[in-house]
Amino acid sequence: MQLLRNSAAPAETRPAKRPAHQNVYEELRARILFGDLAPGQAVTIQGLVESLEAGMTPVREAIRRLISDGALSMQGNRRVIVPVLTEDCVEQLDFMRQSLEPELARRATSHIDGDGLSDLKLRDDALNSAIEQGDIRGYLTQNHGFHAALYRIARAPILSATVDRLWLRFAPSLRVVCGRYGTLNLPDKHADLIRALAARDPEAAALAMAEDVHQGMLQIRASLEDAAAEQRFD
Amino acid sequence: MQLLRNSAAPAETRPAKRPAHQNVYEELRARILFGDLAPGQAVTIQGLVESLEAGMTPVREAIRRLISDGALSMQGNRRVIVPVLTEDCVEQLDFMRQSLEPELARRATSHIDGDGLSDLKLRDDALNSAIEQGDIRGYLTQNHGFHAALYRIARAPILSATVDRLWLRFAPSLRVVCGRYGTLNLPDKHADLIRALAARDPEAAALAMAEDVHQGMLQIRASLEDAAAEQRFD
DNA sequence: CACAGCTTAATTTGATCATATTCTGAGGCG
DNA sequence: CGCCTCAGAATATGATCAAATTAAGCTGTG
Repeated sequence: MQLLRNSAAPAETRPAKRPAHQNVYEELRARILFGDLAPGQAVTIQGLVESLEAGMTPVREAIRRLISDGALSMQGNRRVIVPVLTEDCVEQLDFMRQSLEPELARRATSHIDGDGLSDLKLRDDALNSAIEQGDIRGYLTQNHGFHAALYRIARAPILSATVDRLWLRFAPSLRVVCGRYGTLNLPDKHADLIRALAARDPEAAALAMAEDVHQGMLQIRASLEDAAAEQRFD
Repeated sequence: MQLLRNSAAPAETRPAKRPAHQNVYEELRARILFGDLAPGQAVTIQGLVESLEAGMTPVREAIRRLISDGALSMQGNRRVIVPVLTEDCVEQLDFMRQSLEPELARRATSHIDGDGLSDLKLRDDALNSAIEQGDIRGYLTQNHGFHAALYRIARAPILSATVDRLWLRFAPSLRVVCGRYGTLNLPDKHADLIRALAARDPEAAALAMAEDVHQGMLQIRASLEDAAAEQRFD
C-alpha cells in the first residue's frame, strides 16, 4: 500500500471517502429509528433526493435496502411507505425479540469488561435524563444506543444484525407510543441489566432483558389497541 | 434459459409486468440458495449485467438487497463476495434457527389443512427422489421448497422472512456439504414433521423441526471442520 | 547479467448522474 | 358512467467519473 503521492492532490477533504448510498442509507435509517417518519407515511424518491441533496441512484439503493430490512414496504403499485404494524406483526416481533435478545444479554456477560460496563452506565444515565426531560427523540436515540452497545459487546454479529432489523420495524410505532403517553412512565430495566452484567450472571441478564423487551412491546400493543378503539369513533 | 430474441420481437412475452430489479433479485437469490455460487466467490456487477442480460441499475439494486439480506457481503473496498461462514457464524445461525423454526412448525399446526398437507407430502416425495438420485441441486431446491411451504402455512410473515434470510446465509455452505458427502446420508425428519402436522400436535412438530434443523447445521459444522483440517496440509 | 522492489501505466470494476421510457392515478369529455 | 388523455413519479439505460487491482517498466544491486 503506497500512500500520499500528493503530487498535485492536496490531501484535504477526508470525508469524501464514503459512498453516497451508504450515507443516504444511514441517514434514512436514523430517521426511521428515531421517529422522524411516522407509520403509514409515504416515502418518495424525489422527496429524498431534495431533502438529502443526493442523487437519484443512491437514494434508490438505500430505499431497496430498507425495504429488504422491513423498515419500508412497497405497495402493490410502486409506492413506498413506512409500514403500519398490525397486532399480528407486533406479536411476531415480540416473540422474536424474546427469543433473541435475552441470548444477546447472556452472551454479553461473557465478554463484558470495565470499559463496556462504564460505557453502558453512561448511556443509561443519558437515557434517564432524556426521560426526565421528556425528550422523546433523545429517549429513542439513547434507548437504541444502549441496546446497540450491548449487542456489540455480545460479539454475535449475525444475531445482532437480525435483532437490529427488528428494531427498524417497531421503532416508528415506538415513536407513536411516546407521543401518546410521554416518556415519564417508561419502564427501565436497564439498571437491572447493568447489575447482572457487572455480576457476570448470564441468567439474570437474560431475565432483565426479557422484561425490558416485554415492557416495550406491551406498550406498543396497548397503543395499538387504543388507536383501534379511537378508530371506531370516526 | 431463453435468450437471443427480444431485440426485434413484437410486444413479445407477457412478463413485462414485473420490474427488472425484482427478476434480477429473484434469480440471484435462487442462485445463492441452490448452490450456484460458492462461498468466497466474487460477485461483480458487470458480470451479472452480462449473465442476466439486465441493465446496471437493476443489478445494483438487487445486490444491495442481497447484502442487506446477509446473502452477500461487501469487503472493505467495494468488492462483493458470497460470505464464507466461520464456526462462529454457524453457531449463531444454529441458535437462531433453533429458536425460530420450531415455532413456525408449531404455528403451522394451527393452520394446516388437507391441501397444505398433501402439498407437503408431494414436496417430501420429490425431495426423497432427488436424494436417491444424488441430484444435489434438486435436493437443495426441494428441501428449501418444503420448508418455505411450511412457513407459508404458519402465516407469520415477519418470522418467515427472518428465517428465509438465514437460509440465504448457510445455503452456499450446504451446497459444499453435499458436494463433499453426497446426498445419500442426509437425514430426513420431514416424515415426522408431516405426521405431527397431520395429528395437529404442535410440540411434536416443533421437536421434529428442531431435529431437522439440528442435523442440517451439524453437517455444516462437520464440513467446516474437515475443511479446516485439510487447510493445515498446505 | 539476472533479479528484487518500487513506481507508474493500463485495465477492470464500482459509483454517480442526466436522460429516456414506462407506469400509475386523476380529471376531463363524450 | 366509462373511456381517454395528461401530469407526475418510478424504472431503466448508457455515459462518465473515480477508485483499485493488476500488469508492466525502471533502476539499482549482488
